[in-house]
Amino acid sequence: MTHQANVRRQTQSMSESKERTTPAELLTSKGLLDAAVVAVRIGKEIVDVHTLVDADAAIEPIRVGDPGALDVIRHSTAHVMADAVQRLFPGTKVTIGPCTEDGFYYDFDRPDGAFTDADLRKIEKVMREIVKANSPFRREIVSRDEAKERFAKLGETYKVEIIEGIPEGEDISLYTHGAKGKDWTDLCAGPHVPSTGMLAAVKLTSVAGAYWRGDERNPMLQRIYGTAFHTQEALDEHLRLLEEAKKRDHRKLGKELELFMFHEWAPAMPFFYPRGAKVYNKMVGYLRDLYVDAGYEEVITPQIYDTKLYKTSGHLANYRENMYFGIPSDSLEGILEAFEAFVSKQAAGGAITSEQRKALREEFLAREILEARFAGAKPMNCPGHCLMYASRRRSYRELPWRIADFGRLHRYERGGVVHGLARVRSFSQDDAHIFCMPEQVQEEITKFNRLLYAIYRAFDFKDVHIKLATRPEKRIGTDDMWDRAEKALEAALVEAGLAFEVTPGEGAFYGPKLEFHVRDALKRSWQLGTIQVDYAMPESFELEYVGSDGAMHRPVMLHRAILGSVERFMGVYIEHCGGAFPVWIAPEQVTLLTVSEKQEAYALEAKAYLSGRGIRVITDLSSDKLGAKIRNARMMRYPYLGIIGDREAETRSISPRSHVDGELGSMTLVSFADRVLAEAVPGGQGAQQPPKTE
RNA sequence: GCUGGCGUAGCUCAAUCGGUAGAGCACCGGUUUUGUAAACCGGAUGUUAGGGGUUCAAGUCCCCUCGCUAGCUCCA
Repeated sequence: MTHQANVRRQTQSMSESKERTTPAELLTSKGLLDAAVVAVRIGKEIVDVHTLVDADAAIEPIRVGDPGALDVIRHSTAHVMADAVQRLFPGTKVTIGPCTEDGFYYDFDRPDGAFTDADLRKIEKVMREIVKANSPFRREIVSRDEAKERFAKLGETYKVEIIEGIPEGEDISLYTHGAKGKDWTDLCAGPHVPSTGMLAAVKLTSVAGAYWRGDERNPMLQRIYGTAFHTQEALDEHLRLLEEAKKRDHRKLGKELELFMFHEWAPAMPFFYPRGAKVYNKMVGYLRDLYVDAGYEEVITPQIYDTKLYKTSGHLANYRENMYFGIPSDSLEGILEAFEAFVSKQAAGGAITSEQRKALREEFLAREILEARFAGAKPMNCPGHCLMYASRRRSYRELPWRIADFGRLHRYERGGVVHGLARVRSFSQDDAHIFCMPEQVQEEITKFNRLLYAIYRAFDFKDVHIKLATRPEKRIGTDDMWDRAEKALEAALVEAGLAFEVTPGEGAFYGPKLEFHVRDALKRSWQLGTIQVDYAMPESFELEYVGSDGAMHRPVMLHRAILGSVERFMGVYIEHCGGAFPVWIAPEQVTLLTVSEKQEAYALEAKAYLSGRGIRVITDLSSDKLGAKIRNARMMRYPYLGIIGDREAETRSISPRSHVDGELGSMTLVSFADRVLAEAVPGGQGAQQPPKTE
């Protein structure tokens, strides 16, 4: 989402001496101004036709349908919506209203609370009237004081706050549309379309709460989301895509295809049905195969640890809110007794208020229990792996030591953030930790990148976007460590010639990371893989190795995952392929459908043959008619259906129907099996095995 | 966690003003033996998420809890 601030942009840096005019006049003089011009481009900047610019500026008209035009249209639509809202709901204050990747929103402070869907329809109606009036957007530059005074008079306290935040020296521009007396003005950097009549296709989509300035300590505002396009057809197409996304929703497909379920007695913790478990295990199995050549060794580690572990690793200080703590049943009573003793000691016999008691409880939890008697379910594998590393003396000869772990992790996620398989409380990662010498870091990152791209290709994800997340405020380790770690990640990317974006402050508490985001078939972006350079945890666990010089050295630890959470990856992948898994990963590769019960014996024979060739095959021998069997099988999205009637039984053949290509005609069982097996490799038909990484 | 919305049969959804909880699919039994997206007949299916309240009467109105959901915040 591109949250474009609608204020605070300096219009143009230009010399005072030059003659100034508006793009509208410039275009008119060239005969280029027509009804389709929304704004103009000057260099990299987009300005509207009313903004004063240098008279000799090189301007390029942006017409309806050109790239960049939509943002202008949507932002203008947001103004019209805010106008409509204030007409319908007096007393509502405006805040900000930027455009987003596929629409716009505007946040309001409404004394009466949230808007309803019926309100949205009303607002749309008034918006259409404003559009119909086709009144021009007018721009004016005002002084800081005048702007403040005008908005203060209207009671628009948020706008006043925004003006106060605009740096000195920047223009403060206001935009007004509507007829005199019924006009509506907003503080805004623009640009805007010349006239409201250009806002042809508008739809308000949803309402939601949103905090002022995105801070949960601030008041909750009412946000209205909408979208706008230059034609009704484009809007309809957009709404169609949203419908398509709904159809592919992995939560819906998970239920329909019997892949997984949830139950309120284990909220946000998925149950995988046999079909889902097959897909899941195929994914993990594929990674295990690649690990052999990539030099990883799999380990199995405990689920629950003494809190001493998390104290050492820093999780207790930095990750406690996201952890589950269990109490061994033997300790239950003892803990309660200890708490009572603690309270009476602190209160020294006197009565205490419930406030004080609450504070004591917090202190008790933090100081006594967490360190001594609670057991924590692991939220990450890394601390356990450190214990394994430290279990004996290590030599530089065994580095890099790459240990993979598919162990289940538990993280307590706040109620509002869990979402299908994409955000759960119980999951596994394709997690591995690489313990290596500092001079091996860059090469390990490079190898990891190669492995990652090969795996994404196998799953048909082609569009990968890399982010380099740097040190957050809450962190462990020295600045020097962070400098080195951030540099190593960057160097590996530069060396590989991979483009990336830096996201400051987004790193993990123990190290900076690369995040790998992919786009799915519906153009949505998901974070999957990550690699993190960590100098801190080896320090905390005092990890060492004997170098070739005979002295002790500290290893570096790389945390890395390619699919990320296997659960989330499966959710993303389900939506990517629309539930129609390719042959290599489908729970069942072939379903044999008999035309009548007469072919049952041959169908079972064919099944045995295909099964013997290593194909996952099931049958539908029910008394349904063929049409019904096909319909059911299509809905289950099996890659291949094998029709078996009298003709096939007589010639010992099969009539396959591919999910992708439809009917294939009749062929022998042997050539059908050959075809299926040829396709049953990661990456699909004709795909090469991913290149080896070593 | 916060702000909205939602929760009725395994699934998708009805139920007018507060007045007997219903349909299709799936399921079960039977008939049918079928050639590329739904054969026919019959049957069973509910603590209307849970708890409390208002009322002669609650799926429907009110309160609480749980879950789901769109966002916000978070995402190590």
